[in-house]
Amino acid sequence: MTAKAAGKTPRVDWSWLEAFQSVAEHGSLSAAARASGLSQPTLSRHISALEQTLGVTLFDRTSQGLVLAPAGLGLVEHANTMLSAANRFALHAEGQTQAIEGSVRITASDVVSAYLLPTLVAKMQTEEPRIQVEIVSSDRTGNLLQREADIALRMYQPTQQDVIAKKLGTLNIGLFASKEYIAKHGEPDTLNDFSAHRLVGYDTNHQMIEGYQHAGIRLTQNDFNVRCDNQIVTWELCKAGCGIGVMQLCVGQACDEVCALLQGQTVATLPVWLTAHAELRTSARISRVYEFISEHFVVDSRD
Amino acid sequence: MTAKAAGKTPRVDWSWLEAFQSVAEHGSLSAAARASGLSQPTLSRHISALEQTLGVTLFDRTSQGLVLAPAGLGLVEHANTMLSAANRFALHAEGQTQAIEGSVRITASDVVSAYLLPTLVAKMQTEEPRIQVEIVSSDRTGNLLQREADIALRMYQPTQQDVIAKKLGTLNIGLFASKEYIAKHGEPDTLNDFSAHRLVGYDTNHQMIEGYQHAGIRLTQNDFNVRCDNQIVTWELCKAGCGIGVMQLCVGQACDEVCALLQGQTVATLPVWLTAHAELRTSARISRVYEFISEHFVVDSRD
DNA sequence: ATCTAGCTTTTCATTTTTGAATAGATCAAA
DNA sequence: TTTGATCTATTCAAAAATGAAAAGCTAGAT
Repeated sequence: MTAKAAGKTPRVDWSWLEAFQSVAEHGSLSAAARASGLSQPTLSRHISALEQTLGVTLFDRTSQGLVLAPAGLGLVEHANTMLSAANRFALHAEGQTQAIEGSVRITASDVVSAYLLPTLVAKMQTEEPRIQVEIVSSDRTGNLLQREADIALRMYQPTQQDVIAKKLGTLNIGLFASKEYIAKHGEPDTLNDFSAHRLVGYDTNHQMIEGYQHAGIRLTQNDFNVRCDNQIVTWELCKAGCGIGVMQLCVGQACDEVCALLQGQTVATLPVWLTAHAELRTSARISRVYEFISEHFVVDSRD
Repeated sequence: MTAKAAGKTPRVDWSWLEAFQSVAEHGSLSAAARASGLSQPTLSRHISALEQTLGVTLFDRTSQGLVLAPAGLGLVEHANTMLSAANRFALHAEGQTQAIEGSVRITASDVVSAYLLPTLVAKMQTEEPRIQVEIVSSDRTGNLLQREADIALRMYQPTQQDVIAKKLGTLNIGLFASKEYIAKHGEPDTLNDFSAHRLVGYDTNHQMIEGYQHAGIRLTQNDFNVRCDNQIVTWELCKAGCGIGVMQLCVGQACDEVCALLQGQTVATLPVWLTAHAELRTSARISRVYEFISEHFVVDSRD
């Protein structure tokens, strides 16, 4: 008894194609399951159903996942086309929402999320109590298209197409050390003095190193005594006296435990971009949040 | 309690989008249900789920169906893109099938299906017993893309893109009348004599009228005494002595009850095109059937 | 005014699908 | 070799989706 009996061609459920796309992209049933919110057995069955219906082996099963079989190779292109269209569908639909209530997701860097957004969100809550805000704190480049967030605050000019973007201004970066640290190690007077000091910085994010370089300070990963890929933890380390750290001036200057070095000189600037998907501009509540952030986000200089 | 609660955005199931596309295209749940093989309630719920998840009214419910609401209007484009991609997916997948067994659907006109294909199919069955053949007898332009058939025999050059096509030759059309009719009414000698005779022909298909005109016979719908939109019934009417009818010469001449008029003169020719979707050429069994028809289909002249 | 035809939605018993848990398999590292 | 991590496929009880039938609704015809 063969899988594909004679007679009517069974229906191909689009859910199966969704499963195919996801598994093809993530490389395993488990990974796809984690990403899609379905369970691994479910995806397994969807793939099986698709294979049986089409009478083709789509994936080769290995012990570390499912890899596309020759027959499936040419199909991924069409599945991706479907995914893209589905994304556009969802975006366009979201844009149609006229309800002012509901939640809006904002993504921003850890520091912005922790030190700049809270007061802004609090202010917004009083003006727009029906809008719920969800902050996706992440330094990685969240893909707006994949709807990780509705609105993104970025420290660089967005390259993605289909997004609208607006430069809110720039944030000035300064150097800080805790009072305790300065009392013990003294304060560097010029940029060249830094090599004798302890630095606290990032593990992974190279942007900051480039920032230092731009300010005339040549550094490598090794010049950082304590490294951590979480910017907030880094800042707390700095406050605790572990060394010299970088921070947005407006944040650092509001902090009692630390002093700005070099007389609060700006050693680097970061542009601040507000971005959202173009389709979303017609959504009442997202548009409202967009405008609100645009007006109330505090930057060192608007331009 | 609003439908869309705060927190996580619920997943949009691609099945819902499939339902959306189908309902948007067919104009009602019932029609979409008939077309898709699902039931009305199921589609109704899919649409509802989609609307609830998106928080948008996609359709306005009327007593004669669902019409796209303003918010849904812009979405149909993306849904259609998905459908198109899904169709391509299925076609490409079908092309990957290397199994020689399975069924192949051939669509052709009523006459070709009834009088020309049977012997051909019988011959093919002896050579390829594992291939099951399904004949979709229909005069309307079956859309290959929608998989009404895998292979189509057409009486005109196909315009659809993405199909491969091959002209098999031409079929000559002649005029026939039953012996009984001729005994009673005599046989017309020239083309101009026809106005005094009874004609049997189509109700809807204007192609035939144009065919007559091309042969120098000017006719209108009213010149046909007996009309029927089924070509086979028309031919049976002709054989029963109701009047003069048209038929492929090779078919009419094999028929004892009738005589060819005008000494078997060809009054029109029809091209015969064999077509299939390009993706399907790589499917072993469809390719086999394609070649078989190409070699064995009997036409009056190959060119 | 009533009736009919066609549509959607609701109800409810049934079937199907789902996911947690489990078993089995493979690879990498200790 | 053994252990541990990571994968897929299977099992089975629970949850969800499904379709037949019924109810409700509207437009158009009688």
